[in-house]
Amino acid sequence: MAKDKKKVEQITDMEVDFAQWYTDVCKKAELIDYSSVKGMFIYRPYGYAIWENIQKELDARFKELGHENVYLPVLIPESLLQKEKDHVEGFAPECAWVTMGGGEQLEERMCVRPTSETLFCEHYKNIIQSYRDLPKLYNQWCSVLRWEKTSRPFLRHREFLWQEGHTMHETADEARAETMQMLNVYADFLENILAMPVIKGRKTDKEKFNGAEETYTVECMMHDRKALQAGTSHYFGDGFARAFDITFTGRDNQLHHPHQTSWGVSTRMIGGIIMTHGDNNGLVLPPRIAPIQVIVLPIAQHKPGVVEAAQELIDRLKAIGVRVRGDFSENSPGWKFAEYEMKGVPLRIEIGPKDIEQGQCVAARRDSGEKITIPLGELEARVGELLDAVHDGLYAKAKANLMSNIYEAHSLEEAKAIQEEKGGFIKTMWCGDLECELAMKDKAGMSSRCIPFEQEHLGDVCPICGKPAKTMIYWGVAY
RNA sequence: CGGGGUGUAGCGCAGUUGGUAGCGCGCAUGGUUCGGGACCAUGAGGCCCGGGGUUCAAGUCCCCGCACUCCGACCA
Repeated sequence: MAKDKKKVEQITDMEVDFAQWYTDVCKKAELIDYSSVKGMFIYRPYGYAIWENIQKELDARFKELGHENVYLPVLIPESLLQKEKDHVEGFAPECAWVTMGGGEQLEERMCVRPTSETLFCEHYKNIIQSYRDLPKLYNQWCSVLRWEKTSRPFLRHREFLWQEGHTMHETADEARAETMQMLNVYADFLENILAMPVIKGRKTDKEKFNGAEETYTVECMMHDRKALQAGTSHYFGDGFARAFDITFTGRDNQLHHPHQTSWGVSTRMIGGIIMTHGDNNGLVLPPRIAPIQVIVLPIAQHKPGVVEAAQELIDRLKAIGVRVRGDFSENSPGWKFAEYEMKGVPLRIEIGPKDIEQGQCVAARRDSGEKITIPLGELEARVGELLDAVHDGLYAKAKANLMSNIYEAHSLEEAKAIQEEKGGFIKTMWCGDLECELAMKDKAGMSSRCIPFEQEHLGDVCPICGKPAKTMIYWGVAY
């Protein structure tokens, strides 16, 4: 049966086993391989290329806003990590320690960085003296290490790649503005480049970053209706600055503590892309970060003129900056169709003897499967349009998945029932107490995702304890 | 850290009452093919996860490890 033949057999259907589907896609699309160390993965060229494109896009946005890249050490002395109490409490359980060097025991053990706030603070203490030295807008691209108990490709590594922005500001207002600005950069990037719609909001005290005053988040919804935090932005106030004794002389000739932010996204985003856009034929990549945007496949390539015609398409698309590749291997066309679908290439262009006769080629969209005949003269314009159309199509589909899986509940029991039946985000009112948050986790298996910026009034009382409600909050099962 | 599952060729797996290993895919070479994972022929490829037992004999039975994986717990 044609429908069955179309399936990529190596990939488990997501309806059958979502976790297995996810792992299959990671492996069969050649994004990643397992290494001999648990939780540490090999990024294969195709997977790493996605990260490089993410980096390129984000890095340009960061720099446009005045941020500069730096690189700090991978090791943190224990005494330095200890300086901020909440911070060390949060990270100590998942630190890996270096205790030996050159065959000798170190006098002080050192932590492989799980995040770099402490190192940035140590450095900022040295270089900030005056308000004229502010703001400091630094960013670092690096890997960090957290000794997670369980791991999954992209979603939870012991070592993962990320960027961490760390900024210092003269005033609290300026730091708060930076926190929000960077959250918006992430939201804009996710929606316009990765075609992933987001819910923006604030984390509860329980869920916020260790040592932060406020943590903001962009939350996405995956195909299995679980939540993925795709990026965070923190406002630190002057807590770290006080702990690390960072001061500057202000315009009033008095000593002040600067106000700080940090913000980050990681390779976890790639997991988000897979689980937002992927389907049972494999990966589906948003065109704006796809390492290969267009794959050109010759049909009956031994026939005269086919290879040349295909090569001409490649050259013309390359000339307008499209990331295009051809596959002239001896594999059958059917094999190639399946292969590039599995790898999520947004647009396929076929050209064979029949097309050449008629002065056309055939494009196939990865998101919808739709086939479009393109007159050769209109190639450049039509490919550009189609790539945008794939982006829009992916975004619309993801947005529909998000919006149709947000439910309203007015009691813990109702929230639990909805979670069990449907999943997704469940919005309720909330009194703001930790006890109610813990009860939701304990009884309904959900954590708070965020207090969304776009608030609605669903009632006057907290559905968990019955006390007056302060805010509307989203709950969900998260990765 | 608790519970389940799996470790045999690069990948996916089979291997009966114990008798020294096989299939499919992939790979290599040659040929025929080419609009949805083509076909024929020939060939290469093995520390059966590791360590102990039992036995004339262990991929297979018994202990003890280790790794991966899924579900929890934990966790930006």
